[in-house]
Amino acid sequence: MEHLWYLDDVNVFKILCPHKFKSYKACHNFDVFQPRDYIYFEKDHSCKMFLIEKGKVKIGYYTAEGDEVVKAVLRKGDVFGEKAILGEEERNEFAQALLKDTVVCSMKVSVLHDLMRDNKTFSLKIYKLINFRIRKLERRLQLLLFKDVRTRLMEFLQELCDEYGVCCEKTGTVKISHPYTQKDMASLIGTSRPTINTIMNELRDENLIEFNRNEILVLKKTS
Amino acid sequence: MEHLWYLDDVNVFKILCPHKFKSYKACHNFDVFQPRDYIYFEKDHSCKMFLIEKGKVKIGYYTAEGDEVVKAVLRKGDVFGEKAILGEEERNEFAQALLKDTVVCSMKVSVLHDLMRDNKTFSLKIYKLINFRIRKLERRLQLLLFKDVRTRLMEFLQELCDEYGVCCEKTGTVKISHPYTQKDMASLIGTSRPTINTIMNELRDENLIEFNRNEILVLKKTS
DNA sequence: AGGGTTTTGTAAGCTAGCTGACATTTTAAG
DNA sequence: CTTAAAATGTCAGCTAGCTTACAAAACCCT
Repeated sequence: MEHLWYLDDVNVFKILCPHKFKSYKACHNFDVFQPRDYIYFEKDHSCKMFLIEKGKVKIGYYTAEGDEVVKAVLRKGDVFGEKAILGEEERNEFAQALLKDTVVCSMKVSVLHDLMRDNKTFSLKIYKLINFRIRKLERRLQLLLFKDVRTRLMEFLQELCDEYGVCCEKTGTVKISHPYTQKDMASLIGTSRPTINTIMNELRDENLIEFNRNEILVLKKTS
Repeated sequence: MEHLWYLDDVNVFKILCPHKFKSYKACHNFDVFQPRDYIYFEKDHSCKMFLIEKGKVKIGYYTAEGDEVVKAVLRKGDVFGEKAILGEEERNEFAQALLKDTVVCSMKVSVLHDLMRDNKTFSLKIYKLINFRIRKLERRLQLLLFKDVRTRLMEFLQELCDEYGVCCEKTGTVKISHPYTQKDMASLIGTSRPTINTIMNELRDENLIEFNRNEILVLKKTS
């Protein structure tokens, strides 16, 4: 499957960086959250977009049965709540801080719309960001439609490599420090928790990966 | 599950209608296609958005194994290729005319960007259209993650009702004239063709629906 | 009008992956 | 340091839905 990650095209933080972009001051207000604080919740009015300065933020929602489903865990430089720009009325997900002193910068949609009108480059960045999200959704959908659990897990690990991976020159392995539990992974790729566990241990037995609670070491390129 | 269809918010055709919107003339060029003609193909450069004036257009892609997968079949008033606006470089799907003399209006991305900058109402409509597509994707994903095939099929029928349904006042039934084969439905909801067939016939036995090749009659509200 | 093609109907057999249950290990909280 | 809670590991049993295969029907096309 084609490579998905054009992060340079999508790094809104870079272009919003105050050193490079003066108008940024207009939306330069930061909020600090503590673990378990909700930054927004389902049904909240969608009036802002957020940028993470520090810490971690979990995006998710609750099923009718009350189970939490994780959509993503984001870090410094990541943007969330961007659907507000697209005229979304209310949130259909929550955003929750995970780490102590998680700092996010919030930007009002009205301000962003003005910025976008005045700055072609900026608006294109925003467009690309949204296109990126759509591609990610379409990709997940295709995996779910056509691939078995093992393949989906391996694709997911590949994504983790691209997002969180640190390549070790010496050994040629990639170390992933990620924030997901096996339960999270299970719901992200659409399977049950025991199945994830079994396959993870299979991959370990096959010397493809090594892992503990917080880290995965990818020993060989899987694709 | 919540109701998804805010078509009024999303009907770009209305706002692009020449009677209401003078600048529309700028992009008022129509093309006529015949069945099996491709309007665009995977890997084509994404430089236009399209609006269907007449006929039907199939959106789909091919798997690595060469099988065709239908993403949607669209009709008069529907928009496609809108990812071009979001800075997509090349198509990851094809668009193919299905009916004789299918007429589509094409609009260059550059023109659309200009229109969007000059006209706040228009740009919001475009944003809402894109938000709508994202919601649809997210919804499909959630169904695929958590619901069994029967539920997914019933949700799909509900969508067809909203999109293609004509309500008969006398009998209280809804008639759906749709363009999908059972094979198409199968790939849309992520199952096999025989399974769709079996469940469709079960629903018929339960007097919930009536159907033939081209039409589905929904006898009772299923949700 | 007839022969080929596509779509629909149906069934047997199999298996990937779910469910539920429990044990073990790790982390968090007082 | 202790205890509770969360995350991981493992397994037996089951079943939804897939695969394959074939037959019937409906729809071309010339």
